[in-house]
Amino acid sequence: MPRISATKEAILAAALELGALHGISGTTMDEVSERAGVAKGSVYYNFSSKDRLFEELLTAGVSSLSSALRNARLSAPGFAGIEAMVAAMLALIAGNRALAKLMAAEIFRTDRPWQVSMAVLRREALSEFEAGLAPLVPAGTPRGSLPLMAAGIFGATLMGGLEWLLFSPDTPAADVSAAILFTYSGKLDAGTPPTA
Amino acid sequence: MPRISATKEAILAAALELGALHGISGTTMDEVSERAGVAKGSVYYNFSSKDRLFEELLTAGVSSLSSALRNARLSAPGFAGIEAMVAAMLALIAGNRALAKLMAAEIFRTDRPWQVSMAVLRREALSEFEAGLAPLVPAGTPRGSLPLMAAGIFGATLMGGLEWLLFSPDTPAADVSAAILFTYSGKLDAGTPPTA
DNA sequence: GTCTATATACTGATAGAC
DNA sequence: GTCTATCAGTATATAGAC
Repeated sequence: MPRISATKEAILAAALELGALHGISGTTMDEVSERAGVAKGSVYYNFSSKDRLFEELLTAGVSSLSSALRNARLSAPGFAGIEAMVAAMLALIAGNRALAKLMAAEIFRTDRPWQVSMAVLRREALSEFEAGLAPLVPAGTPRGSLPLMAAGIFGATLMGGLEWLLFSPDTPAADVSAAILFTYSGKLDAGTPPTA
Repeated sequence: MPRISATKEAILAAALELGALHGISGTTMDEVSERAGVAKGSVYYNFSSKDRLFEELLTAGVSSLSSALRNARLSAPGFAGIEAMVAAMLALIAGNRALAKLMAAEIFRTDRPWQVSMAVLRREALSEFEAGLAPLVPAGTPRGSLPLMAAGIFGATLMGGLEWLLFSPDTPAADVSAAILFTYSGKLDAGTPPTA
């Protein structure tokens, strides 16, 4: 027996798809109810407001991202852990591209009703990258650099993953992962071009 | 004498600030007119619709990003060109954080009235990174990898830049640039941790 | 070219039958 | 727990004076 009702699940699924398509503000509760196949009254019976509905969606998404990143990080030591995190995040994006698009559009909003909970979860996800990076940077690295590097790798994976799904969905997942990770190999900065 | 009127400029500035704050759908034309200090009728005299107003804003933004990236790329050969592009993009983000936030939220929307023009400009910006990367990757690199790497570096710079401005604005720009670029040095993947 | 005033449609949310 | 019907507020956009 599911922890949440079938109705609630249908509403969440509809809100997710529409939110990814039109943005949250651009999605109406009428559309959500229609797509979910229920009456609008039922939507408001299950979720007290539009804000609550999308907050539940977003926090659940970032939360599952965090735990996936954590599992990946703990699955391998050193840089292999970073590789695993990138691969895991790409898999998550591929497995739920609507959620990925929604999160990409919402992650930098600073005046939403759910701003605080999102910021906490965002930092939680980035912290996983920071934890993976911490043992890999030299001792003299400035204090504030780690969050920026973490954000960079997170952003690269997110943007690369969305580029993948939207513009070259036929590329194998492993190739995408390899392309992103290649940039971290140091081979781009080999002084003169490698053909020379 | 400015190419566009002072009124038009005030409207664009107001729309930019409010759009970055509440999102485009969340921004009303009443708010725009109030913040611009003009009547709503004047807004519609200068811009035929809300969509047109924000389209003008976004296309101008991505366009200036493209040319900044291009100039940076041509300013230095090899990997130094990539470094210059990252620095230039960070400077642009710092110089117009509202536009950066707006673009971050809109860049992956696929069903907007301005979808086509945005997609064209987006690809134009990414092409600059691709052009910079092309001489740096090995001969055997798969065809589709370059756009993914370009998207990765673009995403890293965007996400790192936004992280910077929102959560550690006191960090010097050079440090931010250095942090992002360090991840591409290959020093993260030095086998065992550098302290071993 | 800018204003005020208004038309028209839509939105989030609620009330109450079943 | 789900429905229909509806309210009250607000949005884009327009008309027409100045």
